[in-house]
This record gives sequence, structure tokens and C-alpha cells, in this order.
Amino acid sequence: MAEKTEKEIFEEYLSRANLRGTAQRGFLLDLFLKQDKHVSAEQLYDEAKKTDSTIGQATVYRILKLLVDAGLAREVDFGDGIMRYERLHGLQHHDHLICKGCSETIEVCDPIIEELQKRLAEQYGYKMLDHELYLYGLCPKCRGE
Amino acid sequence: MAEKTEKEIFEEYLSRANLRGTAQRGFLLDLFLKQDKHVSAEQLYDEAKKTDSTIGQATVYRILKLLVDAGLAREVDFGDGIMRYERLHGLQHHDHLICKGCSETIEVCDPIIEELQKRLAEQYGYKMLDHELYLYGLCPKCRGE
DNA sequence: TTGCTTGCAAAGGATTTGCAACATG
DNA sequence: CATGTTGCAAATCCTTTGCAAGCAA
Repeated sequence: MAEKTEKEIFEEYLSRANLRGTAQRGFLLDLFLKQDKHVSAEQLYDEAKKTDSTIGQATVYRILKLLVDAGLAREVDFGDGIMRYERLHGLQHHDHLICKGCSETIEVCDPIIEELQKRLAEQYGYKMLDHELYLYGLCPKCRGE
Repeated sequence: MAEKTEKEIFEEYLSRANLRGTAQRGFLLDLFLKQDKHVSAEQLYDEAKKTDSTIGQATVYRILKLLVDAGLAREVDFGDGIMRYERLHGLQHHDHLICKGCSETIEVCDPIIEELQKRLAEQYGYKMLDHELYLYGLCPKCRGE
């Protein structure tokens, strides 16, 4: 059996939550999936306006929240006051390595670190549900300058 | 030779940066050091008003920034839109384990994880300067409920 | 005296919300 | 058709900034 598509997941989520399918929801899901990097609500809004100039930003904010609830997106917070969203479904978990010089961001992953985090939480009796790891540094380019 | 006190560090920082010592700066430093948990600007402001009802919140925001610059405080961001500040000087680095049920926060530390993070960054040619790790889970109490 | 600091209030920027018109199931 | 949804604008929240008066060096 093939894996569910994002569209199927989203529709299933909507109907289970007694929410409705609308043109905006379908359109913004597609547009969101086309982004290959994390996007802010404003970036997605600007992108969306190119196709549908009547869309409202509140709609973009609201639908991004739905995507998070549906398990299709996750919020990433680089601490600059802007919430960004990235695809979650079908991609492996990763953390972020951020250059303090040029803001270039790389997705990284280390299964050993993940495992150690889980154990660390358990040492305190916690059941770990989630984590966020941000590594800040200087990329090769900015190191040299 | 005894280690420098926070007050000394702050005064040194101020004079090196051509800034002035003021009653508010001394008072807020003392008050900040008395907190045993991270505080938000607003919490510190409320606390400060008990002693000095004329202090302004802008002053609190400004002085917290100074403490960060002086290396005496660090910002922690739990993702709820409120920036919190905690003591940095003289205390070992730590990360945060946050209960999603009751918001109880524990400071944790694992030197092995820290080392692996540094190596992970180096694999990508980055020089790691800093990191943030937040572990979200359920504390023993909330696990049971 | 010079110019950094303060407190106040207003401005700022990201996100949320109230509401009337609209569209879905 | 009952209710969820949208777009707009206004409102919110935390934080920053402009400014005139106040103070440190």
C-alpha cells in the first residue's frame, strides 16, 4: 500500500476535526509543499498573492496553524521574532545549524545526540516528547573573513 | 586571587564601553541576581516596582540587554513569545527540560551531548559558537495523570 | 558642561481576533 | 441552511524608540 499523500492527510485531518475543505486550504498546502526551505507566514503570503491576489494574511496564518495540527508542518524559531514553518511529513527529523555571520542555515541530524537527549530526560523522570536544537556558529565562508 | 563579583564585572564592562553607573543599573543588577529562576522583563519590572515605584519598563528592558552584553545574563526563549533572562556568570552551562503539562522547567546538562554538537558543526565546516537545546516532555507528575 | 540615562508615551512588528459577507457539506 | 471560513481592519502582545528632563563624569 502506497504511503498517504500530504493532501490525503490534510483532508483526513480536516474531516476528522469537522473542518471544511476550501480552495484556499488546498492552494496553500500545495504552495507550502513547493517551498524547499522553511518559510515565514509573510513569505508564504507574498508567494500566495502572486497567484491569488485576494488572499488575506490572516488566512495564511490560520492555515499554517492547521498544517502544524495536521502533522504536516513544524514551527522553527530562530529567535529573531519571526516564526518559520517547514515540511514535516515524510522527511526525517533534523536540527538546524545557523551561521551567525550570513544566516545561512543547514539541516543536520545526529541519531546519537537524539538518543542521548532521550536518556537525559529519562534521568529526571521525564518522558521526552519533542526537542529543539539550534547550533549557532560561523560557516566556512564567514570563518575566513 | 578571588573571582570577580558580578558587580565588579558590570562596572568594568560599563566603563570600558563608556557607559555610566547609575542607581537603576546597580539596583536592577542586584535584583536580577536575587532571582533563582529565569525572569522575563515584565517579571523583573514588577519586582522592581515594589522597591522603586518610579522605575520605567523601558529601563528594565535596556538594562537586561546590558547584562547580556556584559556576559552576566543570557536570553532563553521557550517559544511562547516572551524572552526570559537567566544568570550566566559563575554558573555552568545548562539546557532546559520543560514539561508540556505543567511548564515546570529543570536545568540539565550533558557534557557528551555538548561535545557531539561541536563535532557535528565541525563536520559541516562550521565553528560552533553557541547552541540552544530545549527538551520538551512530561514530568513524572504529569505522566501519571 | 557634555552627553549618557531615564521615564513616559508613542511607535513598531509579528500575530490574532471580531465581524459581516461568503461558501461548504 | 446551519456553520465553518474568509478578508479586512482593528486589536493585541512584547519590545523598541523618540524625546525632554535629569544626572554622572
